[in-house]
Amino acid sequence: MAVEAPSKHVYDYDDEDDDGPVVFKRSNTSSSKQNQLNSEVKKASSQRSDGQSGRQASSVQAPNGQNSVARTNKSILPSKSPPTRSPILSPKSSNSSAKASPVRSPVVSSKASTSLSDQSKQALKQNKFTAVKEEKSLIKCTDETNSDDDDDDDDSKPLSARLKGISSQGNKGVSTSTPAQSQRLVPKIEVKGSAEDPDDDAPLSARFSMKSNTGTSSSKPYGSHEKKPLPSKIQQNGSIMKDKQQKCSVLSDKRPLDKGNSSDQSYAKKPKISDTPTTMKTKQVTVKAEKDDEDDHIPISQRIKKSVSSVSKTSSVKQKGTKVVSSSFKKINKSKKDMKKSKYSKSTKLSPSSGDGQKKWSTLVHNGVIFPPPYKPHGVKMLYDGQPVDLTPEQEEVATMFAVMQETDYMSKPQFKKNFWEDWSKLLGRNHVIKSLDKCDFTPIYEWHLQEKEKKKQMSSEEKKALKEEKLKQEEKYMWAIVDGVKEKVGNFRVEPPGLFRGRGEHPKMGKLKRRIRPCDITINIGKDAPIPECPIPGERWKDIKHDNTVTWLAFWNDPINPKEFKYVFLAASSSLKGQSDKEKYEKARLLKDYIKNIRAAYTKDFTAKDVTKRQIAVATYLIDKLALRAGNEKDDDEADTVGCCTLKVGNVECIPPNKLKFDFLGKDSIQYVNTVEVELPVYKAIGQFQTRKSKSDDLFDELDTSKLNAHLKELMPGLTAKVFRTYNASITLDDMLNQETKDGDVAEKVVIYQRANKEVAIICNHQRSISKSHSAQMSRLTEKITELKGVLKELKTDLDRAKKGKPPLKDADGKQKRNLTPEAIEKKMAQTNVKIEKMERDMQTKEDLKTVALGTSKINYLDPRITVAWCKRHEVPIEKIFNKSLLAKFAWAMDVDPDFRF
DNA sequence: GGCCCGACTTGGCGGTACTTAT
DNA sequence: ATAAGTACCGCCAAGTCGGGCC
Repeated sequence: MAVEAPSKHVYDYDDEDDDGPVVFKRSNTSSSKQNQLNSEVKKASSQRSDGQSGRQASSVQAPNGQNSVARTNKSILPSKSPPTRSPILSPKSSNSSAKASPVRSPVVSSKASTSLSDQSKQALKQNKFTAVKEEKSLIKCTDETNSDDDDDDDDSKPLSARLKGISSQGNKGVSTSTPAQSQRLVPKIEVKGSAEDPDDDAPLSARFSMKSNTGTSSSKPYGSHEKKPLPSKIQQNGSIMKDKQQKCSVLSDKRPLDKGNSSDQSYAKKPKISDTPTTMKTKQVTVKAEKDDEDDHIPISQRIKKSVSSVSKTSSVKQKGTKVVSSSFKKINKSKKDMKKSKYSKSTKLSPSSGDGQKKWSTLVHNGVIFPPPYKPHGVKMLYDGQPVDLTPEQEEVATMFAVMQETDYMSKPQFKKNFWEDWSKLLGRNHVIKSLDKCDFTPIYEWHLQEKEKKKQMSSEEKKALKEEKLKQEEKYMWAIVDGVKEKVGNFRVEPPGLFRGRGEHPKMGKLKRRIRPCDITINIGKDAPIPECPIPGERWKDIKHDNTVTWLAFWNDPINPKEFKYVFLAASSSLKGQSDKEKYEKARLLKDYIKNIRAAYTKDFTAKDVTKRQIAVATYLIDKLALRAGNEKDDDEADTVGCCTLKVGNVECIPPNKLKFDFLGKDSIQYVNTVEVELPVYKAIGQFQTRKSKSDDLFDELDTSKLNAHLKELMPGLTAKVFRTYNASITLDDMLNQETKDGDVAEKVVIYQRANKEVAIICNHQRSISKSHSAQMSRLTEKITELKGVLKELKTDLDRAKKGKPPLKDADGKQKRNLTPEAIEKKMAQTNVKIEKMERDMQTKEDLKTVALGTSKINYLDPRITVAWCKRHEVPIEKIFNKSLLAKFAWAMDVDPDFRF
């Protein structure tokens, strides 16, 4: 289709940011369109600026103090960066500048435009400030607003908010639990309808009450809050307890479930009642965003607490006119598609925008991929039955892959060894001396490996540097692509080297040989007019060359472990193509904010629907919304046995009277999810019903799968899918917590607030990490130090008492005479020591709290960076305290956000 | 409607570069 | 200067979701 809709926006890359020699300015094609998801969201121009001004020099120096964060101070950007300071860094200026449209901060402009090396520039490039303002038109949905406002606003609150006390009370029943953990979300929704609601068949719209907020933006917050007696809220929400310890320990015991084979269950999936879906569809349409325009723009959380938060400035946000929003979803492509499908009338609107069809780029130039070096045989002989064995280089290569893993726990996994043996023995051939893995002794090879490692470690820094440069030189040409005239970084241009497949969890294929990929395995995708990359391995050639501009990959090959899957080479996260889609993702999540209340009301009502499918959809949606569960696609038998919402087994959920549910299952990456939550009675009852007459290994939601679920969601909001809830709940929680909890204080304190919010989100999303090996050692070392300091304190106290009486201090442990200090000096010392102790204790607590929580994942994938950037601007926190270099690059598109931006 | 293919996002981990503490 | 500790980053596995086909 038309590539661009008339309204396109252009990114203005003007200037400087080039990363490189290449020049360029690009207008970005796909971006604009206005799409309106059904609501017409319009974005006016969005733009990103990519500027490069430095984000660097942060003007603020943080007082350090805080642990980790503080240290980041270093952030001073890469040295090379120009002295400019980014707007963000200097918040003050930024504020103003940001708003003003095209103004860019002076500093920035001053930047030298070009001389940085490409790389460095690239790195820096991000923030140029173009202030673009985007405006979004209000979402308008037609809605018939109902006045019933019954459902409290709580609905719109972030989960965290709903949980009641955010941080604190945890149930610490568990040894380690951190407060936050304890409070996992509890959903609260009031169930209004009785179970049998006659209304079932009525159009949703009619059924839900949409809150009418007509016009009352302000009132909402207040009122809503009030509606429920606090205590009740608490109860509802607060109940979740997550067994943290379990989590940790857990890893070990992975899934208890008996794995029933899904096969048996297949029968379970009965054809569903056809009418149901249909009906729903139609009905759904009506669920529209709750509109109250004005209010809607205000972040819910804000509305709620407006009065409360000190941050009040936010209130200004209200300015509807200024809404910052950004660009619309450019994703038009997708949306368009969606729209087509959807029966909404609205969809029609979209279509026009679809202008750019699927096209992702117009010109694409790159150099292909780089291959790992060929195998260099080391000649070290392994032993078989005690005797050295000769191996061909190919056999030795694979033997070495195995030998290297001697000390890992894969060695204790029979499946791993079995798979390895199957593949390796094939290489050895039938007549090889080596007949069994049991008699193999790989120690000599392992030792050789350790030596090599040691050698490498011992290299001087010059040598290391030289090596690094050499590598860089070789790779340089592969690192960049030129997309529509703009130089962009390529993500994974290195072809994966051969190795033994390491799956996560109990993967049936672990240990299999992942063979070497050669050029003839690789398909290249490149612009029609671009030169075809030269094949780096002499005498070989690419498998195929494509010129498909509807996709973003530069190359792909079939996964050697699972030939029906592919490995792609994409642009890096910092590329504008990725940035654009990232932004669209967050815009979609923000759109959900306008619909969430009705969606919640809808599923709440359906908890008691007569139709089983409908009830299952309702309950599943509830779990996805409240617990941030993943959709849960079906998996093959040759994959690890993990589940998501739709694939939960009966045995994964335990009903604990009167109304608690205990979840225990292995999710993505075989990470255990254990959580006990209090739910509304209808949910509790529904789950019980879904479990009856089934075995533990049967599907809990036997009528459901992700496509049905998503098809349903799509009717509630264009483009809505299960994963949008995760993004939405993560971001709204961050936005809410930041705005609620940020108090005056120094940068370090604010950073702590941020981390706390970040941690909350990580817990919601169940982002775990394994406890570091040195964790306990570190803790005991800290304890020891604290004890020592306390001893010092005690001694000082003695000295102080003596000093006050004019006596000299006692001798120290070594029997030496200490210096004679004045009481004031001693007191000062004591105070310092106390501060030190307190800090250490805090550090210890933080360390303990975070030992199983991974903060990075949510930052990278779930938290709208504009929330963070805007908060940093508002609170004068240098963005570098929160985002590292990669994130700054990845979120270049968010850097010019208005300080008043709220999710 | 189910299945499979295809494209793209999400996610934990391990190595390493960089900091901080001793 | 060295050890200890942390932050990053790359790797690549494992999800999600849409579309086309039958």
